[in-house]
Amino acid sequence: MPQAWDEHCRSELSRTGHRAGGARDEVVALLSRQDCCLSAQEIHDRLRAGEGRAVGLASVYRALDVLTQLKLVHRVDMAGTACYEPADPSGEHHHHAVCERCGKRDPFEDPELERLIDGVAERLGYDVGGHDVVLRGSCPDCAGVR
Amino acid sequence: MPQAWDEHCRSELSRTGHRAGGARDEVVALLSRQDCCLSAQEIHDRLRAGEGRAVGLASVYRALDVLTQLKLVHRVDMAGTACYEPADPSGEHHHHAVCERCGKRDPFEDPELERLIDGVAERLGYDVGGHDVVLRGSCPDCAGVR
DNA sequence: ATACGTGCAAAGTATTTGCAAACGG
DNA sequence: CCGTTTGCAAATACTTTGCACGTAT
Repeated sequence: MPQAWDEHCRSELSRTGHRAGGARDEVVALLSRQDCCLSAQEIHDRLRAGEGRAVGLASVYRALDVLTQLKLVHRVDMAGTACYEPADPSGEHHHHAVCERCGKRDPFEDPELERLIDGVAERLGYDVGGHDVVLRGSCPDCAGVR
Repeated sequence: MPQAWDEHCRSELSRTGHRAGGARDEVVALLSRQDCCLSAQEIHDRLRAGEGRAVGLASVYRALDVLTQLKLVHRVDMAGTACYEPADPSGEHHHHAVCERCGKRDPFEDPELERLIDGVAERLGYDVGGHDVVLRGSCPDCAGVR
């Protein structure tokens, strides 16, 4: 039920005293339909292209900022651009493989990986709020080509 | 023997037809003395501050670019800025925990983590050239404060 | 000599901020 | 009404590029 997220999102927003009905909602709506992460520019472009109402790029950034602070979306830094995706309230999450040739991004998950990372965090004495794992290389399609 | 890296670096550079004696060497020298990653700006500042000869910022970027392509240094993307560090020729490498409060970066390593990630890469069918793991949170010092 | 390397300044991206107008509660 | 949110444009941060000059080979 990926439908749950935008619900959760809106209720958290109103609970924390944010208003509804504007650019931010468009961003939430678009993200909730997404399976993997999008950059601010991509969000802006898609909204403008018809998947919702056109919204100023600055507002996209502002919305993402608020959502990130509330831990409703998760920010991933990749090669000069930040990408954002819904953060599952249950704590479930995935990581990314990025094709350096065609730019494709594929999500993956691995429970054991999560477990290990938690162990590392504890070992370091860090109070870890989140973590990212990024694999860089060639996707199956591009690996064949070269 | 962390001293080995800059040797390796210089020999690789000359082997691939690059000249010695300029800004790039200063960057290599500085990096070889480093235990964890530095941003281009940090490298530039430190060289200017006396840890070596002052070098143009653009040259730092160009040097890092060449070194990255030769896989002599490893680039890590964190919150809007790229950081670079020596890449151990043996393939050994570490990852990073970043304190979101004070900006401190701590390296860590975990062989089992590496093993797991290799497994994931294979499962995805990706030809993975590299990967990063970043833990975000509060370091032991900052975690106490707040 | 002759490429390659370097420094500086200008050009590019990615992201943030200032401000007046629009709007929800 | 009033404070939040928005859009635009200007500002900022980081990185890349163009060009004239220097220098290792």
